[in-house]
Amino acid sequence: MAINLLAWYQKNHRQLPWREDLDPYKIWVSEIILQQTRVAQGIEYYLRFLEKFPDIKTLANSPMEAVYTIWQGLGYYRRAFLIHQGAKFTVEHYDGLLPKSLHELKKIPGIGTYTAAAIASIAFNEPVIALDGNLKRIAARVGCIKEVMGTSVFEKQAMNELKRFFPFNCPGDGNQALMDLSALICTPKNPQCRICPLNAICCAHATGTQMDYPLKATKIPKKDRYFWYLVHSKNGLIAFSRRNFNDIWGGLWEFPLIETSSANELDFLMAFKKKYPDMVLRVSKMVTIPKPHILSHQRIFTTLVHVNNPLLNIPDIEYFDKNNFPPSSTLVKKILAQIV
DNA sequence: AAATCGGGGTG
DNA sequence: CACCCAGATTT
Repeated sequence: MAINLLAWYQKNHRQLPWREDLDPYKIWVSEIILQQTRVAQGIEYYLRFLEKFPDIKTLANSPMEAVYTIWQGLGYYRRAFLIHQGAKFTVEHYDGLLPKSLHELKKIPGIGTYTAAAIASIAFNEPVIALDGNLKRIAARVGCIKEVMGTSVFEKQAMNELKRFFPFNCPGDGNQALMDLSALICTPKNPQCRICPLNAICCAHATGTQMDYPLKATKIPKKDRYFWYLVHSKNGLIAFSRRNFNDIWGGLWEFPLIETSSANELDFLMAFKKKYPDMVLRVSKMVTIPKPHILSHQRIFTTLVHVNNPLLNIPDIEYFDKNNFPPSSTLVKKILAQIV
């Protein structure tokens, strides 16, 4: 069955800033930014990132703080840490030039199976399929795959389905064609099967079961967390501390934090006394934010504990001027906009 | 294999 | 409101 996938792509492809040339570094940056991120949201970050870090060596030689500053608000902040590590790794091991082989690309921090395949196919014309969420949805529908998406068996079956018609002579365009097709035609809801270039070979279209695929895993319920931010400002300076890297907003800055498992104020006082036994807290007022901050798998309930005394006894604390705040989460930025 | 990591657009 | 997005890493 002849498929006019590339013809469809040539006529209908999206014009995107990382498609203007085939610089492997630019492809790399775009792929990291777009991980689990919508194209529309990523474009501005991509442009600002390349303006600040125009090449690998500039990125490698920049302080980590500068990368986090650009990454603010984008989410999944480990990506910022890892692309910086990846740039330093590339300078050290590959003289600042991305390697061309799939195997070598996957050694670079932050580059996994998908991203390595995307860079190799788009920038180096290597005949490999870059299996992202877009391609998984197409494969699941074309092949009526009965496995749950996310399992290794599903991925193997998805690759087998795509191999049947993937244009290995044009792998870069082939992958991007499938991504655009999935984003524009084979959408999660209301897929436009009537104008899809793959409809002649699609099992789901033939059986009218488009919305049954892909099969999804049962979702994890949201966890509730309770943050008590100690807000102290003096002489136009505000107290901050850096979050651990093994939790949400890792590496970003926030107000000194006490976390509890309930909204009970007594729990906060006990947790504070346990964490800082020798410190007296002079609270001027407590303000509970009415709505929780919503993340994919968590709800963050926040209370601002305005404090009169300096927080000098808390370790790893720094005071920042309100005209020079450190990189911080969307939640902290909203709070800052309220209190400054 | 399962859990974890954000934020925002969409129907 | 649920769902999902050019996934990788850790456990």
